[in-house]
Amino acid sequence: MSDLLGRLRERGWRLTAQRRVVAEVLDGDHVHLTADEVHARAAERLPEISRATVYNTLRELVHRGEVLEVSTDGRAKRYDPNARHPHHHLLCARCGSIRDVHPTGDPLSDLPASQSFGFTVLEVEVTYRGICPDCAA
Amino acid sequence: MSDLLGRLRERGWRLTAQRRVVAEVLDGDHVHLTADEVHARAAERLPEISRATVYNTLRELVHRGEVLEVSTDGRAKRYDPNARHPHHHLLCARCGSIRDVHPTGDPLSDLPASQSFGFTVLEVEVTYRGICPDCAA
DNA sequence: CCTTGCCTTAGATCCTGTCCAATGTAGGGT
DNA sequence: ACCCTACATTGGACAGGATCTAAGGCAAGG
Repeated sequence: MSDLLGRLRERGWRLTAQRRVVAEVLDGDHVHLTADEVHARAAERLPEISRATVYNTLRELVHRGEVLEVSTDGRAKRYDPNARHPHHHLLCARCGSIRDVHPTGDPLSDLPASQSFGFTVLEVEVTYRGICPDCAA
Repeated sequence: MSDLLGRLRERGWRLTAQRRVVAEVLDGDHVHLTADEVHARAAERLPEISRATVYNTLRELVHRGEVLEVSTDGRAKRYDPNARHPHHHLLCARCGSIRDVHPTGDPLSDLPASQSFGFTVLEVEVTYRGICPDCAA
């Protein structure tokens, strides 16, 4: 994620104050924030920034493969700045918090061709679900 | 899923016309319907049935382990009547349709203890994403 | 420094899903 | 066979997340 801005500018991304702030927020603590959390942190530095812009920017970043969107069972989606290194997620079923994990094995090769049903398979996502230490207490 | 009603009655589930219809819809084609699709099909047989009841009933069935709830990236959740046999899902990134798949390998054992971060890990879900034949055409 | 086309904005709107208070009813008890 | 009562159902309001819209703003190439 570092030098995200440089990479984007090279690809003709128009650089605005709002986009810079959103990128900086994501580049900060590598936690998995919801869109509204990103908005809140961005608004600390740029109070006028609108929710719509944050949503737009996040959508852009996801499309460009710079950020990963993680759905958490009907809760707000979370955004993972660590899109450049493949990994999976461990999700707390109670509070929705997320950790990155790196399981062994390759689930993509675990899907026999006979099971593809004509789909063009693009990716696998492995989600471990459990209770985090905070919620267990 | 067959004889769902029998199993539920044994466990003291009050049997109403509405619940019977919802169970019948799920027991019909083994596709993965959204709550509103279940409601639409149920309403063909029992026109007065309300959305709230369908949601309530689905929630109950999920709690009792008779039906699996599958989140599809921010779209409406889908309900999988095939909860009794463990399996994973292949999801069309375009239209949201789902197929059941049975990959080889055991992803639960692929998570080293060092990666648990103190979580009590309860389950794994593997989601293959791709484009279904219909959407590819 | 001007122009143009992309960005941003606030607020309306949409979609899913839940909540509520009022009404209905399954099924055990008699 | 009938009555009770606890549990279900209803529809409409509501809430959260996300998208859309039309108007105005501004980056950056010329």
